[in-house]
Amino acid sequence: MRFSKLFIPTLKEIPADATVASHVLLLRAGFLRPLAAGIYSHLPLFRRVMLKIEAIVRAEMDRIGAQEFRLPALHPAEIWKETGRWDVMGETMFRLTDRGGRSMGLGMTHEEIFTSIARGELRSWRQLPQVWYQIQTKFRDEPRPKSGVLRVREFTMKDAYSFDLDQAGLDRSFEDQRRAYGAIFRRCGLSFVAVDAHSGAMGGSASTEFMVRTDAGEDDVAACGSCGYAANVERAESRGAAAAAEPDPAARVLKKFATPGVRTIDDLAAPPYGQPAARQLKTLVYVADGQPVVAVVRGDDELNEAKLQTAAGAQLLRPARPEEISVSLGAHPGSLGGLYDPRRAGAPRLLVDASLRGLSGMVTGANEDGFHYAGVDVARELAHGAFADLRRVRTGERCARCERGKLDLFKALEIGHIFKLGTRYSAAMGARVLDPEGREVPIVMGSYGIGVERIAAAAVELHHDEDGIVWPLSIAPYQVTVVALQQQDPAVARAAEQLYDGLSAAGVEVLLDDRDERAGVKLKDADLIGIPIRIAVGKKSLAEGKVEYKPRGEPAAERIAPEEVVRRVQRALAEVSFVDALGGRRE
RNA sequence: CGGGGCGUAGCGCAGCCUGGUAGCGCGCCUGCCUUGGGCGCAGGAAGUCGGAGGUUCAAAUCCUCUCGCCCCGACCA
Repeated sequence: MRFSKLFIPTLKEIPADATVASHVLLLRAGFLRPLAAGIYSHLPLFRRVMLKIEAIVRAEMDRIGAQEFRLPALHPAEIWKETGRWDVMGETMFRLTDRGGRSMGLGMTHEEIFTSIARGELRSWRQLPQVWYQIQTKFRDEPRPKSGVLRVREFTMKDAYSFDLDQAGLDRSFEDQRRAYGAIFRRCGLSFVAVDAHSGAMGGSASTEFMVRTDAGEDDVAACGSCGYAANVERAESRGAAAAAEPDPAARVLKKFATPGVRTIDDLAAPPYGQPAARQLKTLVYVADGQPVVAVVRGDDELNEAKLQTAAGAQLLRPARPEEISVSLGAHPGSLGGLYDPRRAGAPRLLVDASLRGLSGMVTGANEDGFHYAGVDVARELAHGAFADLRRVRTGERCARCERGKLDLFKALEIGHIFKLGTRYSAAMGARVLDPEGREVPIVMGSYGIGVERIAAAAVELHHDEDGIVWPLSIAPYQVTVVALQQQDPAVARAAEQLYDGLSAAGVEVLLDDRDERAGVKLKDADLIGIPIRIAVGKKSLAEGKVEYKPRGEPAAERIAPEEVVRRVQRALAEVSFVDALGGRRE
């Protein structure tokens, strides 16, 4: 294609409200334009990148026998009510009403829709397994769209669903997807980590997230440098910090004391109280599926809400409102504690962080405003509670899975997530088949998602420099750009045209910069847009019968004969095809 | 949802505090010049100052409301 005829609106200045690299560069280089908060138009260059990524996704899905569908984005409320997710999804789901007054929602994922097809058509174990997928626009009314294309309200997702007769079949389907995901991300030029993840509102048992390490990400990952254990901090486990030293026996005597005005852990740690945070019990009240739950962690630990949700077995979890806290515990935040009579009508369930097991001499609120207890023995006073892992791990803590490893925490961007759903959706929606013994059993399902725009954005986050984007060859909008440095010079223009024709004839995706612009402008744009291979044609090198070959990421150009260009380019492309054929592995 | 910031020409910004003819840079158009890293010179087009209401002789500027965008937070009791 000729640059002079394309719509590539590059920006010299940095857009004011872009903060992360991928956002800045995709706007500046003419790939994206915003329409509203978290809603972007894909310009021609971005469209090409998206199609490249989708092609890789399709190839790898097809390779494991998955079949492509195209399902509606507009869903009747009824089908979401069948699984209860019409309510669970809350405000995150875009909702509307049709002219007949029927409630509808815009699809944020497609478990219900695929399951409805499965229940209508799948009857026998002989039809299983089935693996179905689509690449569709998803809508999510995020509370806070941000970071350009990283967290948006309308985006493209590859979502796949597996339907198996039993758990063993699901295990195989899950493994197929795990391998396919690795191949997809490697082929897209992304280094990633697969981590244990929290299943959240999707439900189900095992789940693995595919994460790209970048500060632009919104998740925190804990990884062990020794054994390879990696988990989203939402569910990462550690051996924790060492338990606080055993206090003297006198401190085991329960004693109530006045703490007027004390509101926080810090207040109590400061004079005149001087109770170190590590000796305090932090008490938090939540509402889990409508029921109050009290969670207790050590004063210097943070509660991990995802872990609490899991421990409480809740679909929906939120912090309790102030008035709910007063009703549950009889006091206001600042004086809350786990010491209450569990037999009292309406007494909330108590969950205690497992790291507190056996500790005594602790300090906690007395559930009476302005009073705390000292000398709290967890085994004695919190006996009515259940222990569970509730605390957020911290960097440097010992790995829970191996002997000498330490956990490293870092920011990461989620680009894919695979779940073992089990029978949650099939049971709720009546998707059953007859097994070989003639019994009717619910289909065992898995669900597997990839964020397509996020792959593109992650590639930019990982591969850019101060001049612009450095696209991986596999997903670049064009593979090669031929830049005519002096378009007015007939010899230069002719040489550039010949290279363009030669490369095009060889099947290379090439962008010819034939604009009547100064060399500086063209070279700046070429760097900004990030085409992997640049062939510069100019008077100087042409005088020696040469043109300049320069991979985008390399510092220097190489002068080669024009006749060499096609061969050089093909050699670079062949390397990528070779790697692609191996599922992204360089072997 | 809580907090903060910002809406002035296509883009980036100044002007607002202290009311009085709407400005700068980039981009765009024309001409000359230049031609290997976002040239130079000259001329030009382009803005209901996000919207509504109010105060005032007079509002981009002050007041009220509203819409939009960005950032931080949304366990830390």
